[in-house]
Amino acid sequence: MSTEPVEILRRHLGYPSFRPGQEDLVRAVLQGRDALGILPTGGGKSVCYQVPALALGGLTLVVSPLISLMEDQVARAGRAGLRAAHLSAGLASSVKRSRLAAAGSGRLDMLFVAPERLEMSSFLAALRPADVRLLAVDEAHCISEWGHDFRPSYRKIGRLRGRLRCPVMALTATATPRVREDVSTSLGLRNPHVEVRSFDRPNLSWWVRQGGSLAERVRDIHRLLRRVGGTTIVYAPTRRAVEDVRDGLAGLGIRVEAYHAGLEAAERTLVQERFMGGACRAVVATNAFGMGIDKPDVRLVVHLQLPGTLEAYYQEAGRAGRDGEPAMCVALSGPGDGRLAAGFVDRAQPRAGTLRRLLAALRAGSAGDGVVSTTSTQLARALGRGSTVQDAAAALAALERCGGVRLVSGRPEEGEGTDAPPSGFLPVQVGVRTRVDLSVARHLRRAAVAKLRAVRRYAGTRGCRRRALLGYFGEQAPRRCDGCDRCCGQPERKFPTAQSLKPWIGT
DNA sequence: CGCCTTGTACCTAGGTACAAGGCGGTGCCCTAGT
Repeated sequence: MSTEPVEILRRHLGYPSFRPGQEDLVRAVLQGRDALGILPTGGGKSVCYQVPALALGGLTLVVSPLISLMEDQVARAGRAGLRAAHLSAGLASSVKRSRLAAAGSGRLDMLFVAPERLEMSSFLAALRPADVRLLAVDEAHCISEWGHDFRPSYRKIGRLRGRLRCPVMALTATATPRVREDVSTSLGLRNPHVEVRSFDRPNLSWWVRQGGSLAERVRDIHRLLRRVGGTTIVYAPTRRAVEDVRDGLAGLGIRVEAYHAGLEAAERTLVQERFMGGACRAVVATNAFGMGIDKPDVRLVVHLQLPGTLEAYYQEAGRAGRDGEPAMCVALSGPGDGRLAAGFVDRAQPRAGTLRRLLAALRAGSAGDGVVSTTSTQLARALGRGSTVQDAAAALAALERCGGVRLVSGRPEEGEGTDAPPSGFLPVQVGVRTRVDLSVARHLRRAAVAKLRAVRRYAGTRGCRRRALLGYFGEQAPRRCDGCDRCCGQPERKFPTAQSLKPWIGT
């Protein structure tokens, strides 16, 4: 078999040629180099590891954030003639065992796993006999976005480097220069080949409108839905807001589906299937309606308010117009922008003062060996008035990131959401260092606050919206475009009319 | 950060008024004992 990448691409994947950036990324890992690819939506990221998987032989290990994504990728790889499988918690243990055995004995070309699995010693042991020739990290922005708090396993993927001795390829669609740097450092990439393609989506038109009360915003959305045909996604910040908007639109005579992580799995699947199949006009959703939602003909994405980061906004709004046809992204803006995110920043990235208080309390309670036995309730009390066990757990995690403490046993409750309210009594044993450098925590907090400010800047910009967005991702753009409310000279309260929408919604 | 629920005080026995503080958004992981 020819190992010429383009031959593999044609013969196995059925594409006539590579898209921009793909071939250089593939060649880099074939030469044993690390690679970092920032390819826009629809830029064909899976090709970037499918071709090496075919060319390199052995096993390609792919880290993916969601089981649904793994399943999609396994199906795609299968169509390309690759022997691919995924491992996840829901599988029967016999299935897991046999897939691991297949991976270990060369009967599998690709194995998809969540980053959490890489921390399981049983998994690593089972993987030892495997001939891993490529480690691919899909949706690598998760390392920055989730790794610092929500899914810490993301920041431990880099540890696999030493064990595997194979090139690492990281891929994502959205990353600012800072996030690229963070991903690269966290994974321990060595002199990687970096491929950054343009972020611009010329077929998307960007609007920010001044939003009023919830009822007014629902009326605005209603108006937009009536003016713009095709499928719509409405993003709302909370589950409650999702249902309020759904009910509000129903009251105005438009039936739409609601989607958030508080719904039963079966319900979520149903809504997603109806959406994908074109059976519903619009879905109102939280950010749970996210990665893996890839419907080509979404014509409109509306935000009830701007989310906490422009990365999130660009990703969510970017689900419009994947078919390349004109589509609109409208954000209703106001004082509520990013408020939810601001609250989470305060908890997940505490102030240095808070961390010092916690550290002092831990030191006071520590025995000679520097180990403290405590509970999250006690820690919350030590943080002072108004602090919850969730705050305490988050602050402890932040200290852990600074290397100031080490969890010896137990893990404070982090609030499992609806089904299991935290008891706060789970005992934890914490090893406390004598000298602690809080600069990591300071840095993370500053970065998070800067992201919030960037959202406000975007909302208030007097210049071209497209330029502002692209600039945020480190890309130059002309001063003006033909596809945003600023460049079209639309006053803030005026909504896109049928006339102004014409070039964007076609006929 | 700020909404919304809960708790306490109030002056009169069930409303109102206000203060405190919990909570909000994403998903992996198969424990241990039914």
